[in-house]
Amino acid sequence: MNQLTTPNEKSLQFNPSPNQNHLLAALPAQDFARLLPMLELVAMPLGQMLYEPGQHMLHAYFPTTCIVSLHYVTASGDSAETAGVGNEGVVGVALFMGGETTSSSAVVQTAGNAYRLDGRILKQEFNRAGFMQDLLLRYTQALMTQMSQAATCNRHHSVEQRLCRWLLLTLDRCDSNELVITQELVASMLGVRREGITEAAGNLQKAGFINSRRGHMSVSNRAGLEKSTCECYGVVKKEIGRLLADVRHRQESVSASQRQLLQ
Amino acid sequence: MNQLTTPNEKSLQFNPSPNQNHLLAALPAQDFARLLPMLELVAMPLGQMLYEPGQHMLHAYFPTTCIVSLHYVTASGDSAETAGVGNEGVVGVALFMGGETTSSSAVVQTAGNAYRLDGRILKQEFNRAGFMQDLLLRYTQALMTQMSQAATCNRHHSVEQRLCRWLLLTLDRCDSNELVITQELVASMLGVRREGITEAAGNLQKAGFINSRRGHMSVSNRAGLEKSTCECYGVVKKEIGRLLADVRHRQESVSASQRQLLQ
DNA sequence: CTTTTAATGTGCGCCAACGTACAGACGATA
DNA sequence: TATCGTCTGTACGTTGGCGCACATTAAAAG
Repeated sequence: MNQLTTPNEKSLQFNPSPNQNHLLAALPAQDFARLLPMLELVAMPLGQMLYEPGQHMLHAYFPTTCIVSLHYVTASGDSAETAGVGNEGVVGVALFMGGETTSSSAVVQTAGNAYRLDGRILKQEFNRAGFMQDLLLRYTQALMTQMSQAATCNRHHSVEQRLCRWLLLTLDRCDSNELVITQELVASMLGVRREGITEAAGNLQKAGFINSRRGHMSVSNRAGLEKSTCECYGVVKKEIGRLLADVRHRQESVSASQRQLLQ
Repeated sequence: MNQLTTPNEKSLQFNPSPNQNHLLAALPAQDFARLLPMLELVAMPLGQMLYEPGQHMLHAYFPTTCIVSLHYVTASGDSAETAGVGNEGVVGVALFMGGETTSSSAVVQTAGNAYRLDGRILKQEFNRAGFMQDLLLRYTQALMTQMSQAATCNRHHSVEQRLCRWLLLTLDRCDSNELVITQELVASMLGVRREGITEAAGNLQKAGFINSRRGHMSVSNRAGLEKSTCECYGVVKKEIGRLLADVRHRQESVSASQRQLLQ
C-alpha cells in the first residue's frame, strides 16, 4: 500500500516550507500567495497543548513535520484519542465551523513544526467561499470519518489491532519509520493501560514487525502490521485519500484553466 | 435539566410541519419560504436504511418526529452507533461537506416523519453562504462532538452507563417518554450483546428509573437516569445546546433588524 | 563513572462483558 | 383459543483487559 501522505523530501526537513502541509500545498497560487505572509512557522514540542476543552482557540495550526492528537479526557482521568492530525490536515476546524471551542483537547504527539494562522484570518479565508473552503470542508469530513471509526474500533477491536492501526496511521504522517514516543503515551492515545501496550508491542516484536526501544518504536515489516490491524486503518486511509485526492484534481484543473486564461 | 429540544406541541404531531425540525424552524422567513416548496414530507418506518456506506446519497432528511442512527458495521457484523439525529439536526451532512458519501450508514431508529430535500438543492442553499450555511456548519460540529464522545464513552464506560446516556439523548429527541424499541435494537446501537441490555435494563427497572415491556421502554424517573449516566450525556447535550442556541439568538437579531428595515 | 530518573517488563488476582444455550412469555395472526 | 414467531430472562463457563505491585533496565544528569 502507498503511504497516506506524499513523503516530504528530506531536504525540506531542514528547509521548512508551508508546502509541506498538503492543504496549503493544494491551494491555487493566488490563494497561497495571499495567505503566505500570515503564516507563522512555529516549533511544536512534544506534549504541548494547543487548546483545552471549552477554551476559545485563537490559532489554527497546519502541521508540517509534527503530529497532533485530538482527544478527550474524562472527569476520572481516562482518555482516548478521537483523531490525529498530521501534514494532511489542520488543527482548529472549530474556528470556521462556528463553534470556536470544542469539548476535546489537542496535544502535540510527535514533535516538529507547524504553520500557525490567526483564527480570524482562517475564518475570513473560509468565507471567501473559494477553493480553500472546499478543501477545509472535505478535510473536516475526513476528520469525522476518523472520529466515527474510533468509536467503532474502541468498541470492538483488540489492543493489539488498535496499536497496529495507530502505528500505521502515524507512520503515514511521517517521513521516517521510526517514531519517538513512549509506550505510556501510546497507551494514553489508545485509552488503555501502559502494560497493555508493553504486551502488544512485545508480541509484534516477536513477530518481527516492529522494533521497540526505550522511547522509540520503529517498523521493520509494514506488511505484517497491515495484516495484524483491523479494517479501521484501511477505512480511514481510503477515506482521507478519496476526500483529498479529489481536491488535488480540482487544483490541477483550476491551474490548467488559469494557464489557459493567461495564454 | 431541560430537554435538549424544545418540545413540539402535541397538535403538530397530527399536523406535520417543517417547523418541527429545529434547523428549518431557525431559518429566516425568506430562506424558509424559498426552501418550503422543495421540502417533501416522507414517512420514516423503523429500520429503513437512508444510505449505505460508500453509496452516493441523493437526499438530505430533516427529521421531525423520527430519529435516525448513524452507525458503522464492521466486516464481521459488529456495529456501533456514532451519532443520533433527531429534530435538532439533519441527515446527510456529507452532501454539503463535499464528500457525498460516508463510510457509515444511516438507519431509522424511531419511526416518524421527516422532510426530504434534494441533495443538490441543499448544496446550492449551503453555497449561498447565508444563515443556512452557518446553521449547517454549527450542526455539523455538534455531530462531531457526538462522534468523539462516542469514541471515549465506548472505551471507558459501562453498558449500564451507556444505556442511560442513550436513553436520555433519545428521549430528548422525543415528545413522549415512551420509546418503541426492542432490546435487540438498543444492543446493536450500543454495540453490545442483547443480554447485556436485558441485564442493564433490569437493574434500572429495579431501581425504579425505567419501565421495560416487550418492545417498549419508558422512563419513570429521569433524575435517576441522569445520576446513573456517565458525563458523556451532559457533554453532548451542552454542546448541542451551545452550538444551536447561539444560532437561534442570531435569528432573533436578524429578524429584529429586518423589522427595523421594514419600519 | 556513578547516580538518578523515567521507561519497560512481568506476574497475578479480579471483573465486566462475551458467547452460548435454553426457557419462558408476550402478542400478533389464523 | 391455539399457534407461531419474536422478544425477553436466566444461567454459566470463558476471556480480554484492568488494577496493582514490583523488578529491571536504559538513558540522562551530575
